[in-house]
Amino acid sequence: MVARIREKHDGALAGRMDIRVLLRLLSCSMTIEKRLRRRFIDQFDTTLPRFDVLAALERQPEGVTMSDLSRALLVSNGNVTALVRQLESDGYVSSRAAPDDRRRSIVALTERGRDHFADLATAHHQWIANMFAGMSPNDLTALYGLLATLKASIGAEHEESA
Amino acid sequence: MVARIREKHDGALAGRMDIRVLLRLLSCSMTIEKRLRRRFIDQFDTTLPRFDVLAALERQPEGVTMSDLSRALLVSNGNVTALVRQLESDGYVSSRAAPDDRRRSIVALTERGRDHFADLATAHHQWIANMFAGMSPNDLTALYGLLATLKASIGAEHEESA
DNA sequence: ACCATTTGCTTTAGGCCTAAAGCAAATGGA
DNA sequence: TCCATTTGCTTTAGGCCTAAAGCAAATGGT
Repeated sequence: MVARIREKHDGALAGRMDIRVLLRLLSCSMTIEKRLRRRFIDQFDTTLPRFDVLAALERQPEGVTMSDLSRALLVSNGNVTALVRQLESDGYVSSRAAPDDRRRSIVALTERGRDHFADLATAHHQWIANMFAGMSPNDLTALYGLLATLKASIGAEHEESA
Repeated sequence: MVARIREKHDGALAGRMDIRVLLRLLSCSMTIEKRLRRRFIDQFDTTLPRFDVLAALERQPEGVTMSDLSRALLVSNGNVTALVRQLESDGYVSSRAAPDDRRRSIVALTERGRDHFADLATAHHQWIANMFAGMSPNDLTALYGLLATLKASIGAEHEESA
């Protein structure tokens, strides 16, 4: 009913453009994430969050603290604890107390973890490449730029509420 | 190490563009979702998934089946059961057996549910508008189009694996 | 009419996630 | 030195989500 009235007013642009963009954005993210999640389980018996932890560690061969990890992954501190424990018991990750501050844990990939991650990353890269195969380099660059604009816009909204 | 080598090869385009776009896409989605989630809890003591159910029902005044809902929301069937039960016990949603097929539940908003949703939707619209305030109409249109391209690309990848 | 199959939903086990409370180590002012 | 505060991490309670098993109603071939 409401939708029908709106159509008469804005024609093809029925519905608010910002919400339409948001719904499409979330739909793309969800679909990609679900697909990656399923393939990680089916083909490697692991999960996307575990992969994310390994990927974050691979970028920091020196090791990082739990807090660093939770900031990098945008997940809560308690959550990181559980993920690292799992990876540790699988032998993919090592965890030692920082020499200067015994509260801090320095987490790093083990040799075995690096090998494991290399396998996962190869498949992951291939899956992404396939999912983005329909986008030209120009499309990718343009999308990258617009997402930067959006990210800035979102950030600005956060600031102004202070 | 690997990253440093790659930089020498592709310069500013270091790293694969598809992955960079993906990371930025996921980052935007995550940030928006987290913020909406938090505001729904803080200001209305409800959750984003519950809002999503109400929104889906609002679009179908005649009511829909559980399976319709789970398809529309891209979540599993069992999950919808729990969400609808909650909303039902809050009096926002009614559920009756379909006259022609007693397995099927027809779920619809109650009067109270419509009122409640109207409040939520007003706030939701405002939040979205603020988060997208930094994007021009041209930006929105361009982003909308590129996301359509991406969605199609993702869909095509799914087909070819058959 | 019978019954195997399919379809719609619910239940269960288990993983991810958060907020908030709790614990231990570090810090810094009195 | 003492101790209140801060900081880093873990634990707990609880919500979302899925896959898979289970149950009941509908369907269709015989």
